[in-house]
Amino acid sequence: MSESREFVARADDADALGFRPLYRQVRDALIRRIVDGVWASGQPLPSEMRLAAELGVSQGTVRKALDAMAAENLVVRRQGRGTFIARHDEERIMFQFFKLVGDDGLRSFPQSRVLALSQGKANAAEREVLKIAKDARVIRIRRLRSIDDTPVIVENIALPEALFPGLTGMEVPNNLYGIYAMHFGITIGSTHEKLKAIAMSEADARALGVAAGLPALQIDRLALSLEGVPAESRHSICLTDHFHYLSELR
Amino acid sequence: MSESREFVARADDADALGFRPLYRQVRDALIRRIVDGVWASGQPLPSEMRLAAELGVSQGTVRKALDAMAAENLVVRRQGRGTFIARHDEERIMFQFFKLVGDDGLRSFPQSRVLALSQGKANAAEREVLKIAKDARVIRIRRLRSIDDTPVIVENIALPEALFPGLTGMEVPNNLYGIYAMHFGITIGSTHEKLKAIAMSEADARALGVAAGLPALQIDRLALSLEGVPAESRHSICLTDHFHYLSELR
DNA sequence: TCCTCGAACATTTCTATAAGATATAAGACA
DNA sequence: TGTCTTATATCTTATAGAAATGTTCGAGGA
Repeated sequence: MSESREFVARADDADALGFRPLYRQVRDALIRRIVDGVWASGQPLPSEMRLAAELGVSQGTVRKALDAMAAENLVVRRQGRGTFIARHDEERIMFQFFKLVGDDGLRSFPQSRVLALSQGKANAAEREVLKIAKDARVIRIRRLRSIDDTPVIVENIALPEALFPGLTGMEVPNNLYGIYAMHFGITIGSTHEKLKAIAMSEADARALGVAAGLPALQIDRLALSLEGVPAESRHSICLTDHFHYLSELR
Repeated sequence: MSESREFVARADDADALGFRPLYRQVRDALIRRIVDGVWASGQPLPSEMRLAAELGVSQGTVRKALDAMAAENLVVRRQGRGTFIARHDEERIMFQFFKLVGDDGLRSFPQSRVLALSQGKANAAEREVLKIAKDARVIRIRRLRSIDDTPVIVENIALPEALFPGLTGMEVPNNLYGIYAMHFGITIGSTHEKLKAIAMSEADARALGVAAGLPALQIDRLALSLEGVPAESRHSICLTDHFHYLSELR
């Protein structure tokens, strides 16, 4: 315990502006390391003891920080094994962020086909929701998603170009959040979605192969990175004849 | 600390079948007391110290149990004040379970008008979702909900009659979950909802004063009591022209 | 006498730390 | 090959001090 105790010093600095407890500073420091890519996705963190010695705090404080991170689905803890960076693989995405479930209760992750991929200056709505500057540029993806070869969702995605340089040159995979984390160091930590029932437009109906004017579920999603920066805006039109959006509250 | 330590004994009993940590036993015991109505809604619990002495465990163990309950929105903790039973008042319901938000971002809790109130034998669908016996009876409520005197939701509610004896003789208030807790000792702890976009039926359209066939958001909610018993089934049809359903995930 | 303000105190939750218990995996050994 | 030991990880419980909040009580002025 004769280490530097960098956090206590920081706490004193922050004391004037607003005190933050030690375990929370530890949590923020660890999150920063994750963001910086110090540890790869799915790999184990150093043990509580090692982190405690390295940061100059007690094991219990590290433990409290890790518990908080586990509650945020950032890490996974297993007794006797270790603490692991949560992976953004398909299965996790499916349960955490993909809420469309078949009426039979089965979840199927849809396949995707890119309809259009472009980039340009952000329009007013995109600037507003992504909180980017007036002359900033965005990448736009329009794609069709199918379950069992039946088109179910057509979605328009807008990304700040500054955060995803070179994305347009890559092949767009089915699970976008995976490459956000892998290639661009952006881990999606939370989303909020606005749902509405609308009558389908001509263009969306044509893409989905159904008649215009039919009822559809419109989902406007904004995805935030771990640091709370808007990273993706997604506008989805979903057919809910054989699927529903599942929302569990407690 | 010379108390009875009833929990350790129980732990030993449960050891053969499946061990549960001490703080979790404390949590379950406290939840049982809440369910049994030992403490009224909104009132303070005994202090950590007092509970610890009473239950024969350390303060830290009580603390961990209370923390878990706070994470479940069961109690509210305030430093220097105490720990309080979470209240099922309008404000709390609005934020925890009512997810319909105006497009301007403002939340308005709707007023309600009962259209029909009846009781009878549960049909197959009601038995299925509420998990009640073949000859069990249900109470049915159909009501219209308005925001700023504009009809927005028409909903059909089904309740197991066994859980809510005498409800039909009472006046149905705007906030149902309040009287579930107050008069029948049933606290809603969690809900799960299935959302779909549908074309409105004749009857629902007439109730809402709009044209049949328009798109509407259909919400099928099942509400569970703290013990996980299905307590209410609610089928809502919502107009989402000026409102949206807000879903926040992390 | 009545009212206001403030300091001291009691009570409560929050934070930090430490030690023993439990779970897991890998290597030693018969 | 199978079992036991050992090392290492998280999990559980315990304890002490810090911070926040409410109350009591007395001094001082109108």
